[in-house]
Amino acid sequence: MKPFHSYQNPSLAIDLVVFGYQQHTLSVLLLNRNEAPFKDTWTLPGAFLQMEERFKDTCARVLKTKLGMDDVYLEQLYSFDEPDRDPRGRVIAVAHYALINPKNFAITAGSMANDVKWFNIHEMPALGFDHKTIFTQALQRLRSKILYFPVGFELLDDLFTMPELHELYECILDISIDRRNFRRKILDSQYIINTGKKREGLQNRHPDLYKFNKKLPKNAFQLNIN
Amino acid sequence: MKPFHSYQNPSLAIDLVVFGYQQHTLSVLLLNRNEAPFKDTWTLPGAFLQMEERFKDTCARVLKTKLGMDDVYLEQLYSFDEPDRDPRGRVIAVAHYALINPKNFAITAGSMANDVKWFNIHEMPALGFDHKTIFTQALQRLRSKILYFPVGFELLDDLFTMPELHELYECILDISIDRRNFRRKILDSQYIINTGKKREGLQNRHPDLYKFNKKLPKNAFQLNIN
DNA sequence: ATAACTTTGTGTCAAATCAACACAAACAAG
DNA sequence: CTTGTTTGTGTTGATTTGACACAAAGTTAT
Repeated sequence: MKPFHSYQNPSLAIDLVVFGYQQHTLSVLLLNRNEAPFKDTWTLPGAFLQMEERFKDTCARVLKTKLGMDDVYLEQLYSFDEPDRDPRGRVIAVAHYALINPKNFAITAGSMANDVKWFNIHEMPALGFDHKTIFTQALQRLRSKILYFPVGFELLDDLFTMPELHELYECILDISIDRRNFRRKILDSQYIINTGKKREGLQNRHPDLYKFNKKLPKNAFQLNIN
Repeated sequence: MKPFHSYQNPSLAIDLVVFGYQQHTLSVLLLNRNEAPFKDTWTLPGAFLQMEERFKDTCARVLKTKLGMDDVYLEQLYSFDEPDRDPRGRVIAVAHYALINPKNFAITAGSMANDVKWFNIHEMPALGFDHKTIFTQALQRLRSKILYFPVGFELLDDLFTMPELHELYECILDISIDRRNFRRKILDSQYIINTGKKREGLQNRHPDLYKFNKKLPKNAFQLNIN
């Protein structure tokens, strides 16, 4: 397919904010550019949209070829249109954010070139283009979405414990939440199911293992923050 | 500015879901196309993005030239990328929605060609392209946004009464809300200010006139629906 | 006038929810 | 088997909510 009319179109790119959670830290994946513009500067991964691609295809292509990731939670964030956001010319960016589970995190963390790196969201370097804005907006979106939709599970293993989920929420929202009230809210929402199993390990009391409830109950979930 | 790389880009358009409120009805503005594709079919207003334009510029251009409207509340909705959403070729649409106040509503309702028409959201005709999807998503967004952000005021005059605001909410959300509990919620939120004036008219008791509080209080506003 | 009716503003109260906390059970280490 | 830590469960007072009653301010009819 070709564009059917004659005047010039802006270029179309997608940019990706890839979130991962490990070591009690929420992190974002950045690339260090090896060419101008913004050579030797950290930026969000991205690519130009190919003519036959849908946004998710482009995202998947970036995640697969540049980062070696498969099967990732993806959501469209916002489209950015500042005329000078790219010094090379007019580029519209349709930003998405991705949530990856620890399995993918481990893969990338191991086999990673030194121009690809996870950054703690509290220790971000300066970013090229308008990627700081995009990152900030993605974080905001994640924070507000997690309050009413069970999107956090995408960042955990299939089986997880209540303390793990609790800490994930505290980490993403950057606040402390009462452990017991949190538990009650989550359980009432029926978003998770107790598998009966326990996590064995080096800890003290072995916590129950839960899994995400795939048939979403309509029990509204609203986590209130003070 | 020109696109700096060589491969073909999809065309970029914006589509607009223009909401208006009058006669106790939430309506959307539609255009009847006079050329193929979708000739003689109702569609959302829209235009192709010009090289120097930002999204809001294109929106303003459509609102001004096609509809004669100025100074409208605008928000980006979502970007639509189905490869065959336009039979002429690949077109990415960055959809926005607009909320217009009764002043603009009156202007357009008067001087309107017969290929431009307001439709009650409950009596929508079949729409061309993927505009049904876009409209549905815009309505959803408006409905969820109004629950926690004072966006409804954009659809009313500068001065409005509590019953008017109440009915607007009932109309947008398509539910009935207890008049007195609604009042309490709104007043607690401090989103509106009592001007001391009263609405004179044909009614019974003259209701107080309120205005929108421009310096938004951080008093969280959360209207709960049952 | 004044009585009857409509609409708007204000207040009440039981039920549900929430925030803060106590306590017991399960496990490890000494 | 005692001490310390973590996890699961329950309690309680305060706040918020949902469902109302009632009074005040108008209009219309008699």
